[in-house]
Amino acid sequence: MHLLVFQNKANMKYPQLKLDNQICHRLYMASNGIARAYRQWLEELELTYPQYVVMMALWEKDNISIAELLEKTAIDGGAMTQILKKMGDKQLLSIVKNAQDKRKRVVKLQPKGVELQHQAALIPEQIRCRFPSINETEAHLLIGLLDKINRDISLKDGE
Amino acid sequence: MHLLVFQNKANMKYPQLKLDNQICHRLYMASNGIARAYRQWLEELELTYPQYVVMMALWEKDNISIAELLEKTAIDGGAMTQILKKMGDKQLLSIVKNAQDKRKRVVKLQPKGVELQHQAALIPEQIRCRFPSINETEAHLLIGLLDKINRDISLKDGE
DNA sequence: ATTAATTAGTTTGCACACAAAATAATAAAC
DNA sequence: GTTTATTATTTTGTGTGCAAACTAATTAAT
Repeated sequence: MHLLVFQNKANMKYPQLKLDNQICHRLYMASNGIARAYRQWLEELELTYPQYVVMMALWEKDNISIAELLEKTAIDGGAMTQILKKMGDKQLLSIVKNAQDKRKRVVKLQPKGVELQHQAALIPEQIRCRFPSINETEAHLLIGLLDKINRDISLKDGE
Repeated sequence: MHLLVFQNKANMKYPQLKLDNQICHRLYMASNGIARAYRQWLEELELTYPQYVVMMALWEKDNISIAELLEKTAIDGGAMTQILKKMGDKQLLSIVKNAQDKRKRVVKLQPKGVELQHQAALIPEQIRCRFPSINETEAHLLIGLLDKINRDISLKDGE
């Protein structure tokens, strides 16, 4: 009798539906949680997390088309339009029409956007120290696993 | 000269700002990507991913307070109110006032919600096979790392 | 060359995540 | 016992993710 109760708990009808067995739910919590951690630092720069991702992409490579920005950041196209508009309003960047192909628009950092990099450079270590349980080896391990996840998930869908 | 150009590329001004060095951006892509993968299966059940998480929590333990549901699912409180309202409208669950403490409300599965579990039970393996690159050992490894991340991130903030 | 198909980007409508403020009920302090 | 603080939940306003529909410009097909 006691055993049955025990078994029931560990061995529910559909163990694959237990929250404790879900990788996706863990990713969901981690993604939201880390974005929340960034928020306190990013609000000093008046950036949201996706806006910060756009800035990182541009600091790496300026003067790129919106399509290239979408690919590097994995931000939704519909959202990107509004994000770029807001960042343009803040003078962080400008959006220039391509003369050759008038469908294309090229995103260009403005001085304010370039300067912001110095402040932003202090953020990663602030975030890093929120993860005392993860050593460098584990961090690289995690990166490798997430790259596999992201490669797999972008097939079928994109290939 | 060539070496300098080379170095510049690998060794940019602030390497900590390179997208390729960001764990958070990988989590962001993975979380969005997997939720997108669930979507095609969940739309047959007329559930969104967060609603599915609520259902998993309730299938595991029914008749719990909203507070307990919030803790188990890590869904935002404000969003939960609307999510539960919609799921209540669909007859998946009902929200009952607690007579002892009128602030509390208890969530209770309805027959429709109980039955949905059979269909939902087929989803996890459909999702699992989207990740051929990840073997069982790696899946457990990933779970362990994400648990560390989630434990760390919920300190300072919650503790 | 005109039609048809494709590509680049925007718009729309819905669902969430979030912080902050509001509401209401209970518990604590005095 | 009334004020005060705390707890449980909801509401509000902004930003984003998403699918689908849309617009405009380019390219392909005939």
